[in-house]
Amino acid sequence: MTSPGLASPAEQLGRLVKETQAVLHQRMDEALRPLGLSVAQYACLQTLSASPGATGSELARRVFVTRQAMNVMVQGLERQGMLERSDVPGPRRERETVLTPAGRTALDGAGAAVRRVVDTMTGDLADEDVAQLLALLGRCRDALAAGS
Amino acid sequence: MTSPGLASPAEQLGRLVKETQAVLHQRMDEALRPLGLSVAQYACLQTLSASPGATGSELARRVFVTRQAMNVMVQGLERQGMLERSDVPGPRRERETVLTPAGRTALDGAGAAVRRVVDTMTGDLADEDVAQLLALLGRCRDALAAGS
DNA sequence: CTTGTCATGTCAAGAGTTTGTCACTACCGT
DNA sequence: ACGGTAGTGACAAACTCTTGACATGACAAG
Repeated sequence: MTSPGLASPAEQLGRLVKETQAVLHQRMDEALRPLGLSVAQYACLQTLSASPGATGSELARRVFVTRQAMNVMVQGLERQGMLERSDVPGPRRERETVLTPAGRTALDGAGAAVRRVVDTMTGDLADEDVAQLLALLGRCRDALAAGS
Repeated sequence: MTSPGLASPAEQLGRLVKETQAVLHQRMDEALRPLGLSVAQYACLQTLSASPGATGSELARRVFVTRQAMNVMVQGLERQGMLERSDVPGPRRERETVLTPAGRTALDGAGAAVRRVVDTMTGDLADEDVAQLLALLGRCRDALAAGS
């Protein structure tokens, strides 16, 4: 330790990112559980809505889980009628996945619940503050992701 | 969906927080794995360094895991000689936990590796930008945590 | 004193995820 | 053409964490 008694701003930021994500995940879980959805399932449906026809591996990358975990999650959502996978695999053995109307309905309801959570998160901030927060944190994420 | 075609800034921020934390966790894991430490173990040692004598439940709350999970983690770190727990429980059956010199050494090495990661995260930002990011994100965390 | 509540530590069972592996198919360089 | 590489889906085993439950001891209210 160079021990300035306190951690460096960068270290504080690392811890703060983790804390914020943890509390956000917890609040989202509380909001989504009554709807019968886990946070991971919501992330899957949300990503699928933004990128219709995505493959399982593509979904896995965007949700930050392994493709194996995404596979079982997709199977579960398929059993619940939330999404459908093309029965005939594509060129690379991939199966295009799309939301069903039921999945769209569930996502809409979940999206409203999630919006209430993220709005409380940014409730104390002005619009310009949120914009700057997005810009700054985005640069941090990009800097970390740049190191391949 | 009110469907502006794009998600609201608050929703973008939620996703960005998750993405940043995920990439940061991944980079920290890559940096810590060669040292024989997991990210959770590092967080445990780091928290214990900041709060010597903390109990298992207290550590669990700060690291955002259940006290059961923290218990097995502490047992593992105790087996590795990283920390010690008072043999005689306190008033509420709690066992005070402290770092051993070996744990302090391991934490110092891990801290250096983590510092390299968080420095790349904030590398593109000016000091004042980091300070503002800390302030804004801190307000978001507090707003979420306020809802008990 | 007794009762209820709370907090801690621990054990057991369950769910979810990762790691490791295999099979299949397209792409690319030789 | 051919063999290597890479990407995808799927399966099994191992690991980690959570959920649930129990016993212990302290504290406040009755």
